[in-house]
Amino acid sequence: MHEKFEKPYDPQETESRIYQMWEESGLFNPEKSIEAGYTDENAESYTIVLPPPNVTGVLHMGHASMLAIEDLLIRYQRMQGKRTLWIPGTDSASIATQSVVEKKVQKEEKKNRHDLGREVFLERIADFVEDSKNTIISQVKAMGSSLDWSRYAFTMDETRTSAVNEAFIRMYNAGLITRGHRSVNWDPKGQTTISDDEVEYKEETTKFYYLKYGPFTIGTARPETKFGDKYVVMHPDDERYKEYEHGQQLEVEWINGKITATIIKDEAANPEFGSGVMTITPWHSAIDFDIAKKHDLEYEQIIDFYGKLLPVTGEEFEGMKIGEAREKIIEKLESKGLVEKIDENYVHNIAIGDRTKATIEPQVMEQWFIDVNKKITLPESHITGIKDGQEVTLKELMIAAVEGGDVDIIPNRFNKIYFHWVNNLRPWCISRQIWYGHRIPMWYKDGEEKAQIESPGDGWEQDPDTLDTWFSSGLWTLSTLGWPNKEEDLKIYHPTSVLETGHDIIFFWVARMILMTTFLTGEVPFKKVFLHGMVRDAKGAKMSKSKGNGIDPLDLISEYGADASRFALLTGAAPGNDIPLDVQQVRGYKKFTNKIWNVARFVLTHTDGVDLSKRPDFSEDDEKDLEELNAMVNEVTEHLDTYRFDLAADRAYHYLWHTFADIIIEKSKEELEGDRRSTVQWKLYYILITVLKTLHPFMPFVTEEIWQSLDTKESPYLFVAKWPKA
RNA sequence: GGGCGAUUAGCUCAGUUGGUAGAGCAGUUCGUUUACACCGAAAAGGUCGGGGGUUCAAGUCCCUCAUCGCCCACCA
Repeated sequence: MHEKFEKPYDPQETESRIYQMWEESGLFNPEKSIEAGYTDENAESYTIVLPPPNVTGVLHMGHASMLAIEDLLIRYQRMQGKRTLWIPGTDSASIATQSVVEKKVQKEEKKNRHDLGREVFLERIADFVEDSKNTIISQVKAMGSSLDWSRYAFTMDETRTSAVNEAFIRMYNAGLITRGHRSVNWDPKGQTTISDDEVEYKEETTKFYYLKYGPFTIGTARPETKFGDKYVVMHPDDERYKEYEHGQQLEVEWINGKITATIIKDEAANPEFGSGVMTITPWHSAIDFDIAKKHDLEYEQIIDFYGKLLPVTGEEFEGMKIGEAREKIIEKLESKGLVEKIDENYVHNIAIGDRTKATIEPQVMEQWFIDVNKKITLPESHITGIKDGQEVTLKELMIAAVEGGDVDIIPNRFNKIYFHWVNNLRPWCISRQIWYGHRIPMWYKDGEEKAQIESPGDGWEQDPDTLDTWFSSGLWTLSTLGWPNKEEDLKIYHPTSVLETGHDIIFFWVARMILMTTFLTGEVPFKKVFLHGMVRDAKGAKMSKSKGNGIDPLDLISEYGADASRFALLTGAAPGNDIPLDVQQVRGYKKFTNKIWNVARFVLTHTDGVDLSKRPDFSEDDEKDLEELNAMVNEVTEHLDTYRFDLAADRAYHYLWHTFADIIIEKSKEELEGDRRSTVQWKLYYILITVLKTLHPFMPFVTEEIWQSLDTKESPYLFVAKWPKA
């Protein structure tokens, strides 16, 4: 008898040992698996790329849920005989990592990044990344993830960097990447631009001022920007102001004395709002900038990149911080009798940088953008509805990929959200003023510019900026497969089968991957997108570090085991729904792992020497038991094929406990004493094997550990065994 | 302001094409200590958020209201 079964199942003792065994087998690598004869060479491929966690981060519940789902899919498909590849990787998380290292250097060496210089600072970051990457990797392994580590990718490694450069240059040559002066989101704390999607909005109550501007009344919550307001805008059809003509000039008393204001008639002014008149600050407002562009108006910068007022505001205000200036300006305007009314409780949204939480200041800057509306020719298309050589825009490609069904988003309701986002997409600002990231492969000399990786020669200077981290992330399905070089891998594994990720990054990532990949290859990056929800605590609140309500997945694993933790996450994982996680549940599933353990113990102690190759004659009752088993396998299979992991898990759970253990095994106790002994032995053993296989993708460790104790088995490892056929 | 989701047993959730409700956990009672006390059995628990409609029949379809949550949107 196997002594280990005399004690309750101990995940602590088992899991790392089993994982090591798996890794040493090398069979997470599909080529090795083919070599060893577990996978058919011509088998259909099944690929998932792991959404790369932050290389310097630690595993959180969101990761745990993602890993549980993806490993479930991968193990299931591997057992189905597919040529299965799951690619691991980590993300450099440029801004986040840079600021962590910057703080560290500041604390330890009392220096900032400029003191060190770009090159030295980047070395510090590289060292830091190297030191900390093993933490996240070992935590990913602790979940039981059957990733092909031989293909480990890091967003900043050589292969990925060359993919980024290649993509940039191709897009530049196609005229999709252009440089221009536009209104961008400036993060004064991070000292960089950020894209529209990286801006969050927070409700804030502030004062709202009604100011006299010549004969008009204008409203503003930001008087500090009003120095530059030389244009007064009203709707062309507004009867109240029909005496004024477009372009008419009038002199008005303003903050620092008289200025000349120009009347602009534009539909952007809403007659229903306030007085129907507004002044504009093109440099510090994207909408105002659009109006200024449309009418070819002048604009100037009022606030600098640190949030202080520039000399143009006059000696009195120069150098003041926004908050202070606001008060002072209002005092001054009040003394001049130009303040009509102050609304104390004005609720509006302020823009916040999602990383730094700093208030975003729109600025006009020269940056690199991806033009999503420019027509380009797609030489070769595998996208439904787009022909080879057709002229399309990136927007059209992104719509076609989903509309034509080449990319299927689960759950379906996210299609609408996706289309809405794509249709309203503005040029994507991709340049960042931070050091850690992929440096833009653009070179300048005497007003000339060249897009290439190496310096074109003496006197050429490379663009100092780096690329938005989502630019490289957008290439992830391609770059992890070695694009543009490894043609063989790309042919076999691309497009990938499923992209499994949180619905919170559908725009950041999912959409960007579709954009990049369709342009660069004429293929979609993945056939299906499975969106999981946010992991929530027992009260339904979003888990986050700042709220302190997070459950550390590592604590869960060490207390209840990875199997139980995975199972709890999977039973709640209905597509798109948030995943509630209650520790009580995890405890319950730990009991379940022990139940499996004891079922195995019972079966193994009573079936010594059973020979599976000779199928005995069954009674009607036996046949019914096997039919029930088949029905369970069928249902689990179907649920897995339709991404209903919650139902699949539930079904398998219930079968093992309440059918196999409670009914079949209980019934067998008498039979094992009588003349039906060998028949029943065969049945028990067969059911055990089938159940182990069925449960393996959900609970890989305990099932594999039991498998290792079987005397008769079709393969040395359960994870490469064949999925049961009903 | 626009859009989307949720509302079912004390708690967390299932309920796929409409046929008068299910699971886990918690709780109650009893039993079992030779697979498993990380056990078994039984009972209990819901006018399926409110209201209206379609239908022989609605948790399931339609309308409406309410509450909660999420996403998008720079009315200055």
